[in-house]
Amino acid sequence: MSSKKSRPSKNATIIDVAKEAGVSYATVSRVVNNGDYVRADKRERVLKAIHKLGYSTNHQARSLRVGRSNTIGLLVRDLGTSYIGEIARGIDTELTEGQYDLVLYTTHQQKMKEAAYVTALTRGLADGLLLILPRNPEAYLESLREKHFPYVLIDHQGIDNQGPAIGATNRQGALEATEYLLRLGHRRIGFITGTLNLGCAQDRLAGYQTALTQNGLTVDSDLIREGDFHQPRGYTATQELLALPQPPTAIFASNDVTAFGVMEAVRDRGLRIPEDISIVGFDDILQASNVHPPLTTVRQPLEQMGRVATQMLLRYIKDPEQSPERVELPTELVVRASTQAPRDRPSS
Amino acid sequence: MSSKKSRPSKNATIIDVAKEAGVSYATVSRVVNNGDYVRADKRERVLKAIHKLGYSTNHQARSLRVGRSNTIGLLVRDLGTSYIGEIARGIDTELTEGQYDLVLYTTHQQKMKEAAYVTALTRGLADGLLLILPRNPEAYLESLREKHFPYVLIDHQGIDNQGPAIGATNRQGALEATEYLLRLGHRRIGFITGTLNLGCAQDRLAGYQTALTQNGLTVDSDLIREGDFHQPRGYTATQELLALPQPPTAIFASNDVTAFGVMEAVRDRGLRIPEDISIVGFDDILQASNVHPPLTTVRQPLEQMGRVATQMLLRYIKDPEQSPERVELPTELVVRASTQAPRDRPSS
DNA sequence: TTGAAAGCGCTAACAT
DNA sequence: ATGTTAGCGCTTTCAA
Repeated sequence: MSSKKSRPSKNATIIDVAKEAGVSYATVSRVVNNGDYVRADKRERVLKAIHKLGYSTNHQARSLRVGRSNTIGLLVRDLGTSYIGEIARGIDTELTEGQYDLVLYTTHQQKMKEAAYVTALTRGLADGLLLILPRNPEAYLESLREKHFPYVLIDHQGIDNQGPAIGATNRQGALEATEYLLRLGHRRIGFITGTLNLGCAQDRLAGYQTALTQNGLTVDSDLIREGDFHQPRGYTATQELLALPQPPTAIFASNDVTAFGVMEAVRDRGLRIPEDISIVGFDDILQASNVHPPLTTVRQPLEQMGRVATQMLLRYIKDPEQSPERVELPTELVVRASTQAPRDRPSS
Repeated sequence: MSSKKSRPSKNATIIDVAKEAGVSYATVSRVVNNGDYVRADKRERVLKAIHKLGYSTNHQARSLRVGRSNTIGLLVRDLGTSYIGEIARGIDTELTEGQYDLVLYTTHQQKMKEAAYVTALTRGLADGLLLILPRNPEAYLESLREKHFPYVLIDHQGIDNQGPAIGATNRQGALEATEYLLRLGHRRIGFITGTLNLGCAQDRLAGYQTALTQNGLTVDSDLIREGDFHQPRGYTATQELLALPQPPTAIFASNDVTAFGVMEAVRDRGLRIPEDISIVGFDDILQASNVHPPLTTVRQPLEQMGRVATQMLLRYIKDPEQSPERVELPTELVVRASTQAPRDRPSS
């Protein structure tokens, strides 16, 4: 069974295959690639040799030679929640048929690395770039544009007003969710923002504020807390809100993960959801329907965003001069069990 | 501002830099790399030229030349839960200091692609490979070993008994959790397995069974349902269990995600957790403490597994002949609020 | 239909 | 301290 001990096996190259098959190595290349203009019997021999030697293409060499890598790069912060996962699934689906491989780079703690990755990727490692909520895009976006390197920003409105981008109707989504709470009878609605240097976070805040003012309410800045899209801050921000002289009867968090922190804090305070306080999230990640009570939230079509972004990117790769599109996919309010009318319902 | 329209900018190469700086391109290479043996003024000129031209190394070419890529590959199924995220964080942390970049490949739907990725990665794309719960490792594990290509399997006992691997004490963990339920007074404990061709799933099942028999109970196969580590199956398996003539008073799921499905089904049946039925999971992913009630579970040290796997891998890369280690990190029972003594407590 | 050969961008051994 | 050069594995003209 395992008697093939022979060589410590340097990887077989196209040359080894050529020797084994008794042809020139250009012929091997032809077989490996399009297979044009190779006589059947030679092809046969080559294929046999390939199999015997366990040959497979060295992608580096090929990329170096042809100037393309057939790879698209996906740059993300981290993999903490299913948020990325759902977008990635969309990308992957869209790429399944095609010739492109997906490679994912995480930045995690290392902010500096992001720019380095991007440069590396543009220099042969990838043919196109998908960026989800990058950390410091200023560092390289300009250069991507200058180089006409194909890229698409995902869920990233506001940072870059020129490049191709896909997002969702954050403002509208937040507005609708807030109006829904208002219709239920809530008048004091707490709001926890996302990372405010992100356009999507700003838009959600704007939607919240607009809904209030359009309904004749004043925006009470005490009810607005700056968050960071992470659960712990959802927790502490909620503690702050609940400690107010006039605490809110509903809390709207700028993403689901933050909302989970809100739920935790509300419970730890001995309050019930939604009887004592209503909670709304944003994103509709998988867990949103699995927490208890299931979370009312604004659905972002994450998977679809991934798909559309990929389609756009593939177009740009084909034609880098194509002018940049900016797409906004519609959000949708998903009402679940974390919201209801407030107890002490004021005159509705 | 954007007047630099000049060239449609082919990427500058080391040669362009050399010309610009008026030195040979070997000198540029020296500057870019270790910087040895270059006179200060020349280095200065080179650096200036590099900056001016926006030069940066072409990794492909370098890798091709030196035979290393300074990249380690991480192969995963998908990014659905934070399970991968936590492991990845550990890997990333461990890699932060070092010279290695992390590249992640997802298999998602495409089982066939997995083997292809692995071959590609071993042929220059990566210097080492981390595999988390691969789909069909049989297809390539043998060849990895033959080639002495450095790799480490993560959370993957039983599939490969020869290669380096890191996992957790699945059997022991499941045993302890089951005994905990027994101590609470549960006698009919349902068990939902993981994907049974995975060693870790088998081990957890074995732990459950051992706990029962060691405590003088017989294993009732009606109470054991085959699962797949996914939430929907947790839901349906629970429906089956609850429909039994003598339904269980506790359900032990082989991972947290499955347990979430269990919770859902239990609730939809109108039962309360833990008053009517106790639930235990496995993994302790982030969400486990965020669902309601917080899930009692067996903690796997995921992040640490990532870290240790990386340390091992780096050692193998340094010395590929080093004999394979197989590490088992300890699990730990985390008691939260999803478990309590059964109502109709039998003679304890 | 096939082979010979150039060259992608880079590093490193060798020469100076 | 610096330059010259071979060659990593491959694709793709160009000739035959």
